[in-house]
Amino acid sequence: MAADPLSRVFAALADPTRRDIVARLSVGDATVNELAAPYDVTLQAVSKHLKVLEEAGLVSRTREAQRRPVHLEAEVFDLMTKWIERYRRQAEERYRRLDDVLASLPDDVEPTSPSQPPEKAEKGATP
Amino acid sequence: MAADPLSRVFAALADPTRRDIVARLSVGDATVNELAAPYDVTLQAVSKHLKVLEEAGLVSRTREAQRRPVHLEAEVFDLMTKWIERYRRQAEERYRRLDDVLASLPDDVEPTSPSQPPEKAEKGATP
DNA sequence: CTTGTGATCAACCAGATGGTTGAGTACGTG
DNA sequence: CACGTACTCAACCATCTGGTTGATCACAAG
Repeated sequence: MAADPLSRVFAALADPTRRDIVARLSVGDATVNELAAPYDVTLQAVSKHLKVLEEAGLVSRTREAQRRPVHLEAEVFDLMTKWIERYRRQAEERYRRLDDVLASLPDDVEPTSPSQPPEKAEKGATP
Repeated sequence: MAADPLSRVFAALADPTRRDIVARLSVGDATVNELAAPYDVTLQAVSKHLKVLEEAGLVSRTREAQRRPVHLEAEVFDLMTKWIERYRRQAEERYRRLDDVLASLPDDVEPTSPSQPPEKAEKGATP
C-alpha cells in the first residue's frame, strides 16, 4: 500500500470491521478488550486493526495504567472529505456545462447516438 | 477484501494512481490510452485499475467503436460522504458534550491528570 | 515477589493486490 | 481480406493483508 496519508486513511476504512470500530468509537473511547468483544476474531487481530487505524491518524491510544483507551481523532476525516468534495464538485460542474452545451446545440443532431466529437479530455497530469 | 459497496469504494480510492485517474476524469471522459499515458506502468496495469474503479461503481465504460471512453460516476461519492459525515458529526457532538461536562464540573479536580472517571464507554454492538 | 489481567510482538499462513509479459478480441481502414 | 489500433484476458510473480497461535511486556493486587 502507498505511504501517503490519504491512501492510508482510505485503506484503513476499506475494512468493515475497522469502520465498525470507528463507528463505536464515535460515541466514546473504549479499551481494546471492549472493542474486541463483539467480533469473533482474536484480540490480536483487533489490536492489528487498531494499529492500522492509528497509523492512518484516525485513532490515538493513551496509556492509562495497564489499560490503553482508544480515542477517535475526527480531524483526519477532513482530509478525505476535502478530496472527495473537490472532485465531486468538479464532476458535477462538468455535467452542468455539458447540459449547457447540449441546450445550445443546433437540433440537427440525433440524440440517440452520442458519438463524442473530438473533445480531447484535457490531457496532461494533474497540476 | 470485503465485498460490501462501501469497502469497495474506499479500497478503490486507497491507491494514488486510482485517485489520480478519478481526478483526471472529473474534468472529462477519457480513453484507456489517454489515461495510461502519464504513468510509467503498462496499459494492462491501468486497465486493471479501471476495473477496480468500475467494480466500485466509481466509473463506467461505454463501448464506442474500438475505443472505450471512461466516465466518472460521481454519485457513489455520496455513499462515502454520508458515512464519513455521520461519524464525524457524532464524534464532534461528543466533544461538545464533554466540554459541557468539564465546564459544569466542580473545580476540585486537578486539570493536569485527566484520569477518566468510570464513564464506561457505552458497550454493546453498534445499533 | 508472585500472580492475574490487558495488551503487544513475532512468526507463520492463505488469499488478495499491483505489477509484469504474452496472447487474444473487436473494430475501422487500406 | 489483411492490417493496425485499442483494449482485455490469462498466467505468473512479489508483496501486502487479515487472520491465527505462542511468547512477552507492563502494571495492580495479593
